[in-house]
Amino acid sequence: MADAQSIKAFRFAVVAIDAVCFCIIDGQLNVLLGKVNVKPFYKDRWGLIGGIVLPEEDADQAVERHLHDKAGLEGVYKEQLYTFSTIKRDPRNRVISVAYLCLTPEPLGDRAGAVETEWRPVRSISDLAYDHDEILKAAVERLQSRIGYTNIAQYLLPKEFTLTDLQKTYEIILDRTLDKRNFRKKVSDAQLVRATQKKVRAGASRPALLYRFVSKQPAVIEIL
Amino acid sequence: MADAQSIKAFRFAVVAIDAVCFCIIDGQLNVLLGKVNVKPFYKDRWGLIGGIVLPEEDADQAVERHLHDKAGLEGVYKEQLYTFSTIKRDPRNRVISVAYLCLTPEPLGDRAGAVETEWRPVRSISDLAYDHDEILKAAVERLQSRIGYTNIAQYLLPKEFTLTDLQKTYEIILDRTLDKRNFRKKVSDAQLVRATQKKVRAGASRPALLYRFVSKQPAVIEIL
DNA sequence: GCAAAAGTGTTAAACCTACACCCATGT
DNA sequence: ACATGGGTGTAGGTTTAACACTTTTGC
Repeated sequence: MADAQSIKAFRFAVVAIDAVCFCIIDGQLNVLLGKVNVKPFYKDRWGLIGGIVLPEEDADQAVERHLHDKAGLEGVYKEQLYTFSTIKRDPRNRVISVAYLCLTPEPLGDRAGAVETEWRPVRSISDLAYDHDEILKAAVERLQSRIGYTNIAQYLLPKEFTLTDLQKTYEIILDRTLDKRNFRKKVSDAQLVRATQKKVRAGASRPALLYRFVSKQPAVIEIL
Repeated sequence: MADAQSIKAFRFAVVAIDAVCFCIIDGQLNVLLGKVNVKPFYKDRWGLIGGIVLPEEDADQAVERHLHDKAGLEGVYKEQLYTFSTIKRDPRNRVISVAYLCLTPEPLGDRAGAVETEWRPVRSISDLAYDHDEILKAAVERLQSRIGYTNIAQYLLPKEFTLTDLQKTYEIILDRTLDKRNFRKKVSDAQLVRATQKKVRAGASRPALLYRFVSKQPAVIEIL
């Protein structure tokens, strides 16, 4: 480590965060985007929600603040994804960005924030600003991987949900269909969820039992 | 993102890297440590090898440079582990550190560098400087996890090795014994390695075939 | 009574685990 | 000939994947 006197020379970079915030809307995996207007470089492009880390906060707190201020989102699940540090990733300044994978059950607050935001289906997205296509790809892969051995699907669902809802969540994220009986067996064996007493009627069909996740904390459990 | 004029106020942090560099020595998982002397805070403590990221390099390159300059190590395998950003993790300055998991087959160069370094068995280590105990713990867990579904064990072994060498590597990292026949079956099914024509004699016993990894690139393959 | 989604078991194949002996060499 | 580590197969249990019908409700 360098001397205190010379340390200023090493403060050449801005540290930022970028949040890849997912939500399932109308049976599709959506991601929250914000308008990017950076004069000579990006005109009216879309990009991830992100921003600078401040002296009085760590990266996790910066994610919460930016999601709140820019998109009106609060209390989302978040986990660190990867840190992107290539030199020219921001054409104006050296910006090192800690990317986060975020999940929310409801696309709330997308107009309460300070930035023009929009939820967009992941599979329709390309040409994001900066290196955000790459960050998004990494986030999708991470989500697909982690849903198989953790209980993070809960952060995409309401507190109570049917097993069909849960299965659809898995199918949307993994982009393939799953067998209903095998899925229920695995979920049951893993003790991922427990049934409530409540049932929900949806149109002209047999009511479904509502379930809740057993653990509210992120946990590692073999599921699929 | 902020205006170019105000950007300097956001350059309050130093971005650094910390390398958790593993090597198997005498049947034990060892990690490379360096002496830390930071006047009022750390007297003669051990810590991970690390240092500042410079304007003309990204984090990966910074890892290579610091391992080379401080410990004389070159060409090690590295993968990003996690970014540590808590405010007081360095008592002197705000330092945000991108931690890396590094692997090397040989404990070379530990005296060619600019810092006093030492390879130390992981299970004997505690009380490292900064938050390096936490970083080391995360690295061990990541290594244990990744060795089960990738081919990264190759970066801890010489180019040619016996299946017994390979199995010992797994056992040391996982800290448990494995069944010889089952291990060989899995390694063979996964097409992780291929036999050479060479055999190696080691004392008074049957010579063992030498193997090489099939792919030199990091790859995801189910193994254990 | 019919349309719509919920819920439930079985079977065959694949996989995993535990386990013991013969082989090739050096001394 | 014996000590040393190298190399190999099988059987039982477990897990996975594929598969179809009955139940409960609204209309």
